[in-house]
Amino acid sequence: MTDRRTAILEAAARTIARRGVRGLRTEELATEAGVSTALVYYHFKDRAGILRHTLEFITHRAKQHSLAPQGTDDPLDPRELLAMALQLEFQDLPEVRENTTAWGELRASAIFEPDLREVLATASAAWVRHVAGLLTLARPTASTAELAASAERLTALREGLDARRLSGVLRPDHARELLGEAIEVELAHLTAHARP
Amino acid sequence: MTDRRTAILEAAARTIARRGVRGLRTEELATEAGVSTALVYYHFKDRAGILRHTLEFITHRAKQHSLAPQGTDDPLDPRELLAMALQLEFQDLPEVRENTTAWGELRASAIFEPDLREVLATASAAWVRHVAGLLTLARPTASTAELAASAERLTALREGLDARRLSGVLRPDHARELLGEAIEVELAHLTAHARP
DNA sequence: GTCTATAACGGGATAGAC
DNA sequence: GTCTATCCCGTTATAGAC
Repeated sequence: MTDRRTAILEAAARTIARRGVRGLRTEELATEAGVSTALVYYHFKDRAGILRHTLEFITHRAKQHSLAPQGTDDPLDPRELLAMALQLEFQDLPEVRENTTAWGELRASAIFEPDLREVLATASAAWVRHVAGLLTLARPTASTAELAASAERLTALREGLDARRLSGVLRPDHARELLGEAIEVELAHLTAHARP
Repeated sequence: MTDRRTAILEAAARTIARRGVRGLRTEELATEAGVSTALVYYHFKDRAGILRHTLEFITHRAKQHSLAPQGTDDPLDPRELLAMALQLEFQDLPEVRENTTAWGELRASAIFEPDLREVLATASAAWVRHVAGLLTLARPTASTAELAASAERLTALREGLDARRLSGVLRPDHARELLGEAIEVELAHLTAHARP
């Protein structure tokens, strides 16, 4: 909220979450941010620049949310930490929901816009490591490779469930339930494959 | 190839797979199909109509591929049937790859275009039932609810992996490997939860 | 059913002042 | 850094002939 540049990025995340990347209009974005379209181009050069910086912005914001989730005074056990990290989007915080929707949109856009791929790959790798770390707390005896594979499956599953939920294929509570079960299934798998 | 209408739909699937929904231009589509833009609008009314009918078209085409996969003379065991159904996109058939990419694009579009949701939901439900049927062959003693949940998780995971692979986050062979392991993990889970 | 030609418009991007 | 005003191009969609 301090500088205009940040206000534009916040507005971009909101607008992409509301209209999608295809529905993003520079003018609507500018109005939403309370600035002129010219200023948007001054800060971000062109449409591709807007998308790239917005992806960086929501990545940064998501990191803060997952490191300091709201409403957690008591220490949690590893399984709860994992569930919270993966089911973050079911919190009521608007920014969190925006992040989920915008992330899905920008990831889908990256298929046809190579500019976004690098940022996306870096952010994804960091996220998967984060989840692998939480899994390690829950299953310290599992092999590193199995922990990494479980983290990648849970991440991809979460994204797939988000996409299905947002497109109306899956009901929100059902998506959440399926993800919760998947965590249990993966934890059971890691127990069965503990390192000797 | 027989009628022009079908040629347009085939061209639409190809073009969406190549350029995405956002990159779909009526004129490029018409050229690809070897017809005029006016004819496209004559058959499908408007842009939304093109998208909706293309979604129906690839759904229909995918059904045929999964019911009669190529290169399968010998009977397969249930586990192999499952792997083939879920990893269909790793076949070399161009139409199959087109279907996967276009499906992801159209599902993502459905988040902001309610017109697509009904077709999408129907197709998804049929697909999940198909996978649940294959799982039943492999684990006849598992409960119906657990079989359905596994089918939904594997479907969402496959779509999530596809999205990550297509956006360059995951290498193709790695995506395939993760899906193969997931099948094993779910089968083990269903064994552990067999109906008494 | 299918074409050619074109209307109509949305929206990305910039010039230039302050 | 920020605005107002505007250009101009690409794209959707249609009119009308065959």
